[in-house]
Amino acid sequence: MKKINAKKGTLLQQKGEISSKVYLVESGLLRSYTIDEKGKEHIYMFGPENWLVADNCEPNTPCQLFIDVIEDSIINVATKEELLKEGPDLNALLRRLNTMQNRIIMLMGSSAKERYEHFIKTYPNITQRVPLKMVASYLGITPEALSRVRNELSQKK
Amino acid sequence: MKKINAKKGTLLQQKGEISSKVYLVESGLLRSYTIDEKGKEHIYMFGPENWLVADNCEPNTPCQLFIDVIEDSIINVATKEELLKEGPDLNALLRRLNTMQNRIIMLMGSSAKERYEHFIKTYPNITQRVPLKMVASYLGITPEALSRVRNELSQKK
DNA sequence: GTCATTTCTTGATGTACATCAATGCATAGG
DNA sequence: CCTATGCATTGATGTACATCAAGAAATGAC
Repeated sequence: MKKINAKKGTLLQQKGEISSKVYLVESGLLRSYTIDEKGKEHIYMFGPENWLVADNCEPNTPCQLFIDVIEDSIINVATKEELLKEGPDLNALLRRLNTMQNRIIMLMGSSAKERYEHFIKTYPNITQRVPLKMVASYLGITPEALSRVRNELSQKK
Repeated sequence: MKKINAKKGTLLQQKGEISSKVYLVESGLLRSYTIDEKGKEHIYMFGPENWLVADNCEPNTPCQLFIDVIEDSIINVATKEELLKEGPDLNALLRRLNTMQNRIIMLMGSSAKERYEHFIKTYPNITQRVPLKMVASYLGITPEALSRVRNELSQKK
């Protein structure tokens, strides 16, 4: 477990690399994302304070995710092997499964507006810290669509 | 850990219940799913032989998923507490995270056709065992859309 | 075997969101 | 200070998929 200081813009991990690194964020903000065949970015996860960011790829297979630094951050870097040895935090694992389950249910059943409303409720502070286009990418819609959704919502009040 | 025999059609768990049960499928086929406010079903997961089916809800909070039996099945039922005590299978947990990661990436980036192609590659035998509308529900599209996709694909050959 | 129910398919129409393009605003760098 | 670059907004148009409706085929109940 090594503590590092990473500047905004640093790329920590590339799609296609073989890596079993995990990043435990002490302060700052990371993001993990893919780029599909059409060149479009899809943000898989934001990693704010106390969040653990990693690619859940199989051991010794190429990663699917890029991980980079959105705000200057202090990060603890470890490997999965290390974490497994010292007995991983089961509750954290279960919480993570829960988060992902929610995300899947959300992606399958909800409109752009519903997704955005859910997002600002769940991650109110992140909305302020990243450009709107990243929120859109996380929600699986375009920045234009998100802009219009926000318009609609603010009119309503 | 209790072994039970469940008939096709049995509802094992309801949305809204408090339950920490997990179902380890020995033979047969389960499914977990939600029903959204518009009354639409969304299949979250199929549970064939050797698969573990459970709602990843927080302890003591209401479940989000229904779980029912698609084929007559033999199932081992346990609670999460039991499993945690006897030391859970970490590799299985990680594999599960990987599966869910793939699912999310898939839902965010792919067209109906791409999802279906990925599905038949990943779960070739399940395609034969469940009605098409359930596959559609798993993929997050309508049965009509899936029917048309299949048409297209078979024409191509 | 007959009837009822569910499943699948096909067509017509609707709609949410994507794409493309233009403009206005910031912010950062020299 | 001025210019370049990235970000957000707005409008016009396109498209993938949903919805609605009807008929055919398969499955199950008795």
